[in-house]
Amino acid sequence: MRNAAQAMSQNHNRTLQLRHFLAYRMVNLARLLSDSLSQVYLQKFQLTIPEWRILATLAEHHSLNAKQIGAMTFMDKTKVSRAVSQMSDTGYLQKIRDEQDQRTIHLSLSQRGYDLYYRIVPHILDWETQLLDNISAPEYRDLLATLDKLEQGIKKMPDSE
Amino acid sequence: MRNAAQAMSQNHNRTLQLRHFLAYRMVNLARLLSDSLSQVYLQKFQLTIPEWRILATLAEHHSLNAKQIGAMTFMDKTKVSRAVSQMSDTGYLQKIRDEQDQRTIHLSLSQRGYDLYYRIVPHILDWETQLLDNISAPEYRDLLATLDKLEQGIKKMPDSE
DNA sequence: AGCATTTAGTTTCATTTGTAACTATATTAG
DNA sequence: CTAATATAGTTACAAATGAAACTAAATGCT
Repeated sequence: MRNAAQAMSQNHNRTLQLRHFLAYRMVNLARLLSDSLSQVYLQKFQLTIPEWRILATLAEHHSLNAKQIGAMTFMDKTKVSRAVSQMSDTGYLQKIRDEQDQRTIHLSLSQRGYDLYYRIVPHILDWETQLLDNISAPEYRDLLATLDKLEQGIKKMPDSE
Repeated sequence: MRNAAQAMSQNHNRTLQLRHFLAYRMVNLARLLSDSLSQVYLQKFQLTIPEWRILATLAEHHSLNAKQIGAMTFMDKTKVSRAVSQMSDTGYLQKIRDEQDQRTIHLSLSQRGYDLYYRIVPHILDWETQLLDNISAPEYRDLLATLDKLEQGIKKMPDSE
């Protein structure tokens, strides 16, 4: 038995059981995580999930344009555009047009944006602490490693057949 | 170092790094999985994701009402209602009103529904085989176990503070 | 029995989302 | 140099979604 795929086809004998189907499990869990996190902490800061993603991404990378943010956060460019526009109105970020290329706009957090970020982060970390309390340190390490492999793998899969 | 949470707070020293943040990673990966699976196989069978979930759930459980399906698939009752209605129109399922309780409707797949299901399943399993080819059998086993623990854990977390 | 409450499921309405069209700027090829 | 093409970002439109109101049936309470 070489890999998980072979284990699967033996175990399941080519039948599908939804509750053991990895994609189904991951999607459901991701939804629970996302809902829990956003409902508990983000709602009270009046931030949507796309806005939070942009806030956190800009806090880590200082300055990015909309396209880069989209690529890093797996968000559609219209979603990024709308969230950026909202955050600009609220004063959480600044736009600076590139001198060389007038099409691109460099985005960075304002002081107000950084302040918000640093107010939210402790709540996020507390939430994660609670979550990770359910698994051991090696389990956590292995989990991230496995997620990495799956992410690499899926990106290599054909889009159609 | 007792658990993953303690490991985390040591490693990260109370700063957040999105690319090592579990919820973020899970949500992104789940999206990749969901998109890949639905784009590759479900689109060609003219099924939406909610419809596929209902199809698979009914195939496994024979007969359920809308509320049960919603609970099992983590879908909103309006989403279930609309997908069921669509599938009924397309002839993939039958509705039988309960004799004792006229409010509830027992849903089950028609022959056409089962036929569709059994045509789709091999594609889904092939897709999963490809995916799982990236990890070993023990890795797969551990992953499912860890997902279980996280799922149990998140359900015990407070909704607000 | 009769009225209030709960429950299964549907529909309405407002919000979110993605696709496609669009604007404006930059690059490439002839 | 100019015309065609590509790219960053926005906007318009249509589809998907969820919250809340609603319908109809069942249950609980007095």
